[in-house]
Amino acid sequence: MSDSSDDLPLSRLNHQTVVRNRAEGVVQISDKGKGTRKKMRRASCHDSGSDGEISAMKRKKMKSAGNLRSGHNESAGNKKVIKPKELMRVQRVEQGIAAFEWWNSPDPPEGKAWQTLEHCGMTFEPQYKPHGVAVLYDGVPISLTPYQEELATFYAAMPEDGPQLNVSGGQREIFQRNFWDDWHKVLGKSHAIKSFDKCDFSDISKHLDRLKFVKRAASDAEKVVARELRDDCQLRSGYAILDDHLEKVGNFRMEPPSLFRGRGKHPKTGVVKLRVEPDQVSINCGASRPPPICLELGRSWGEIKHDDTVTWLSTWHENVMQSNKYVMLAANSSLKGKSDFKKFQKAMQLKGCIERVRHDYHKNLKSKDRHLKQQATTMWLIDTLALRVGGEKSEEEADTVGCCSLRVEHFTFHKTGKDVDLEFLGKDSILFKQSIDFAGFDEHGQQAYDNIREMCRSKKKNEQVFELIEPTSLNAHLSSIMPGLTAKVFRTYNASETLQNQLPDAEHVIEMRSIGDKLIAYNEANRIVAILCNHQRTVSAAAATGLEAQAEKLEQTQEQKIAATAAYEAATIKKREANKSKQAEAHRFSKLPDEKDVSRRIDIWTEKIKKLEIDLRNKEENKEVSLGTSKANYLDPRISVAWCKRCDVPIEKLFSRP
DNA sequence: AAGGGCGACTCAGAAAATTAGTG
DNA sequence: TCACTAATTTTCTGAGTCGCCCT
Repeated sequence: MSDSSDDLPLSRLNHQTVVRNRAEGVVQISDKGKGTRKKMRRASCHDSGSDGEISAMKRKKMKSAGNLRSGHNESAGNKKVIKPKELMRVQRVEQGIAAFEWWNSPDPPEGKAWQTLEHCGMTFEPQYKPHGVAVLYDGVPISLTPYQEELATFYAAMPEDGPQLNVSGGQREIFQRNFWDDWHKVLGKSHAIKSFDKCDFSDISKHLDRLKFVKRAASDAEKVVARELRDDCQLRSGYAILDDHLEKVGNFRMEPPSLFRGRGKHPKTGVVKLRVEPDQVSINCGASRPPPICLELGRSWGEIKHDDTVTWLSTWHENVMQSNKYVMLAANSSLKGKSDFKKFQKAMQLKGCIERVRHDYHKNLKSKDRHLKQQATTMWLIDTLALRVGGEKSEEEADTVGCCSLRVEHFTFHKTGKDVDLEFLGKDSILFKQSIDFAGFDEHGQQAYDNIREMCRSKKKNEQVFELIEPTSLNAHLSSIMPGLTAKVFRTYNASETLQNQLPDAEHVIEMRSIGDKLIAYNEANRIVAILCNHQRTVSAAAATGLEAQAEKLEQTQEQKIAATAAYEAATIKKREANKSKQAEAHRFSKLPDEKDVSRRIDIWTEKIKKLEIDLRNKEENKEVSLGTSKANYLDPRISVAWCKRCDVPIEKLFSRP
């Protein structure tokens, strides 16, 4: 922290505070950053929900920005100076934003989301510029109008080995048919191109690959320019002023036109998602503030509204799913932070009455009333397996299910034993596949099993198991037990509760030597939660080969250790021999491999191997599990922060950035 | 007056971008 | 130290949930 910049008082203040906190490992306050920040220190071992702990929950996100870089400033090479300065602009603003303590600021009046709101609307991509590369039809190049070419280019950009085209099960055909339907309309009836099968887009694909290559090969100077342009855009349009403080906007760039990439077997995948113009966008801003200026030359916004009961800044209608899309504040904004906090408060409230809730559905598992019995059984599944509630879906969407929409075909009962296979596609068409030992969960599992078995009997494969239960009625019932309780709260509650239970005790963790070992312990708990929530990721080809490479490296290291061990033995022998003749010719053996040296090297190998083994095991276990989702959405940060404090782990090791 | 539909919000994994690690 | 790669973080936008309004 030796640089002495004098032009940025705000960013410097934060910078120092943050760096200092890092250095001390514990949250401490530097004299300069004082003010009300002291509350942050209070977040502590018990999990009560005081304001001080929200601050901790927020603070974990204030990682040291602007690390490094200061060194460059001192050497006076003119090009080198510009880069760090320019890069800092966005960071400077965001540190300023981070200094705002939203957890100490008053809430807006009941029913209102804000009192004043001012922002810059959205930004738009430039209109399509034709490249002139032809599509081959039956081997013959066909010239296209710019719009026809634009659509062809969308298709050419779809990777052959990507999830849209390289999937068995008919997705590829749906994608191509939907694209062709739309493209064909644009080409017109009398167009030379009459069938999709004879089209060859590969010249355009190659052209796109070339562009990508050029982009990747850009010089440092070119990259700096690109970065500056992006920063300019971010600074011009990426922030809003909500109730008189600055907030980061999440997605202020209009989605570019493309082909709809529905997940799984989506009936609309491949449909053209149209370009959206400024006049199709509605703006929501405070009436007392100037509305945003549309920066597109000669264009204007479709509508300007002043609705202070909602949080969106801009909205537009999307043509493929006929849904509304919104521009909202970023995930780390005060608005989202407060809402996140409420979510975890609700989960903690559920913790307080979970006995009562469980007793309610346990009792009803045996009810004579069919509706009550089904309701209780769905509740058992939601609470035990962390299933989503599963609302009804239209024909225009992929066929995925949740608890209420489970069908007979998703269960497989075996003649022997109590295990049941449950297999279905859930949200995002992610496979849920588990063999479930109902009785193994709790004393009511057996009853749940009997119920499901009975509810499946005399039904067709494609019929719903819980045909009487709908999310609305289930939620209404839950709300009658605890105000505001809905099915999704159980996922939050069970995830956070699981984390709490899985995190090893502080006494145990504190003995671990390295932070790395402690982090592994945390990730272990995180993984169990991710598995509970069925958060998956597909193993990319690159990840798979990376894993192989690492296994190989481990093997190599082991061999090296063996070699080192041999050398050690050799050295010992030599030394012994040397000692014998030492008196006579001591000086000649001065360069003999030192026994201690070799022994130290063996220790290093051993360490290395141990680290590699842990690394590899960790990666192998994590390759199909996505830890990020649960960490970002389900784990109460107060639990993580408290654990970090008890175990002497710096919180920024767990949470990144702003 | 209830239930269906839709508006608004959270949650989700893939892909792109950035940063860290390594030889 | 530099260039390449691997790991991590951010961005992107599709897919859910849920409350409320309207018929």
